[in-house]
Amino acid sequence: MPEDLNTGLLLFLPYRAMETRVLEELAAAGFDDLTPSQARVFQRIAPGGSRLSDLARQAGITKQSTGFLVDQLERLGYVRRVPDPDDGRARLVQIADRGRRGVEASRAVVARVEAEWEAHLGKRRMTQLRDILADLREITDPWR
Amino acid sequence: MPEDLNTGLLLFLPYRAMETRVLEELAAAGFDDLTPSQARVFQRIAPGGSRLSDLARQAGITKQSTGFLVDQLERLGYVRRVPDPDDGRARLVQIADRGRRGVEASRAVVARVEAEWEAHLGKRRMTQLRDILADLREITDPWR
DNA sequence: AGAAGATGGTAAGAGAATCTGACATGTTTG
DNA sequence: CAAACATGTCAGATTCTCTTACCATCTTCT
Repeated sequence: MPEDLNTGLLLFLPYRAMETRVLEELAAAGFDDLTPSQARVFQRIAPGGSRLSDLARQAGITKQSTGFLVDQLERLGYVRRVPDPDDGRARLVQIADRGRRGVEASRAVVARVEAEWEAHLGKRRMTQLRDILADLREITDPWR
Repeated sequence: MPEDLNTGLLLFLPYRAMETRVLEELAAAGFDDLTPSQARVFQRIAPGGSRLSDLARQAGITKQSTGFLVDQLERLGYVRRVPDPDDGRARLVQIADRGRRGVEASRAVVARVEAEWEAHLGKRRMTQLRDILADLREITDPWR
């Protein structure tokens, strides 16, 4: 079949492959209580912690849904909430101990998958891919 | 912030942007009864029709979930089900009239968004992006 | 041909994820 | 200060997805 897939779908396939691999290998490493939705929120927490609204915007879901998922992550020990020193209304969602270990484990999986992709594409094209995507981000990331 | 996003997230951002744009502009054009989940299944129907199981595999969800969404698409007039002449067990999900018009409308939106991307990236890098993604598909598409 | 297994699809019920609307509280701005 | 805005929560409904179980048909093997 002559390939004429739209670029959106073409982007989706490797994205989904990466997500699946990370979740699978994380589960095998003992982090088997994470759901895809929880992970999608979790992965966006900034080093010093993030506000709920920011996480919601980045994940593209409502604050309510985000709160629902953060509650679960908190109960599972992946994150904690602390008051935001700069804003009395806000709280910061920070990565807790179990979360920290999860981040390390997932970083390893991501590196492995990226290495596989690079082995298939070649170093040069893998770099091109990342460059182009980073550039595209400027007009497709509603967040930053 | 130094940009070190993992490639999965970098892929996700433009994918999501494309999906959002298509759904928004489709809604504005009168196709306001489509949900994202329905659209994700619908967009994978092959020209001559597809089997439910194939759609399920491609979308990465169960046959039951797919059936649930196809039921809705059928009720909304986007698809119809006909017996598969080659297999008495199977039925083909085919695009119906309203679906056909939706396909045309969405094709136009996709073309517009791709043009915007190309204007930002330049023709050369847009082509490179598509080439690389098509290549990456060989090891990340569980379907074909 | 007949049995065993694989494949296509549906049914029922439960759980997860998401949304809308309303609200309390704190912050920023005119 | 008052008005507008932002942060987060609560309550309730809806949508989406999964698991388990099942039936019908097709394919393969003996």
